[in-house]
Amino acid sequence: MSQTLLVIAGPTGTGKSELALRLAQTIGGEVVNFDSVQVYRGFDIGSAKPSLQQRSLVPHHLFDIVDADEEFNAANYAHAANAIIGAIHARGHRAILAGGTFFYLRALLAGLPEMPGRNDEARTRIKRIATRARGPIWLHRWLSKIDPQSGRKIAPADRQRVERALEVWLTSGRPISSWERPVTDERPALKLALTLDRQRLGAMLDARVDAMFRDGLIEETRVLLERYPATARPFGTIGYREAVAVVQDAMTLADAIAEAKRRTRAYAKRQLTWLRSERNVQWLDAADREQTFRAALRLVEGTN
RNA sequence: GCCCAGGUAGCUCAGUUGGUAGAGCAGAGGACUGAAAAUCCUCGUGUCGGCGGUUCGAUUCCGUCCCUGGGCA
Repeated sequence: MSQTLLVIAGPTGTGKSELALRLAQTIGGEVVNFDSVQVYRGFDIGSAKPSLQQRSLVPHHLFDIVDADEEFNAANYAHAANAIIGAIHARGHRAILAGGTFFYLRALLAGLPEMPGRNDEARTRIKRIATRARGPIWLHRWLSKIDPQSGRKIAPADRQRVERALEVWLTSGRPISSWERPVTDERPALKLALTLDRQRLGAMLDARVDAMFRDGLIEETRVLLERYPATARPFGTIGYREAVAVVQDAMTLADAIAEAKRRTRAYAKRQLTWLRSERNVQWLDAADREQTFRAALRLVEGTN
């Protein structure tokens, strides 16, 4: 049985979930999600999560595995995904990874360095400084001093990376740049990337955002806000951030839709940038679902 | 018809006490070491509404015309 992972990638809205499902049905596979929002319970409409009905057709994994107020990150993802993939292979099935969070994919395929993980104590300490007037600049100077290489590489305004680098320093006493990526090669995978020309992609994404609001994104968000604090991470993602603003009366519906469209387009662009630098990617045009499926199937059968 | 306020980058606007102009957004490219749908980096010549006038020099001052809002008739 083939242990080569099958990866369905591509920018948002190109039909990854659907293709993964069809492939799984025809080759006896199981779908494994690598989308950072679809892992959250209840965040369905705004994350374009496959429906329960679709997920009942073939085993789907790593959907609905965390609550909005729980901590979950790339390392957690990689651990969970490795376990699931092991089980799928043990069953003699093919694992089909589908999603758009390429950082999670990388954590899974190439692994993360063995450095310390998240540390709330260090974060609180750093945050306290960050909120001061010249705090962020001060933090970047600090980083440059203890780790010149990272100081050069990380922009002062990139607070998330500056703070994480300092967190690693505080908890390990070693600069983050001294932790090297595992030298082991990336896990073998057949990576298929769906793509559309920009014009079509843009139009598709706009239509999809309209549909999400039409299908009840605001209502879904209102219910979720009764259960989780508005500061919970997934409320900051595309669509949900805008829906929260509408629920809180801080934004009009029309502005929210326009903003969600804007951020969706920017997101798709970032995904394409990431994919271009990814190794061994087979690009497939996603304009015609039937043709895309057949082309994908041919490639998949070629690797068995 | 009269009175105001405007007409500057694809969009929203800032600005030049007269020396041909700059932000945000959009768009393009890029980064990505436990927040990643996040966070961040790079890229800005456009008859400064038209035509005249004053001036060494006008997008900036003056005149006039056109257009868009709002008000009065």
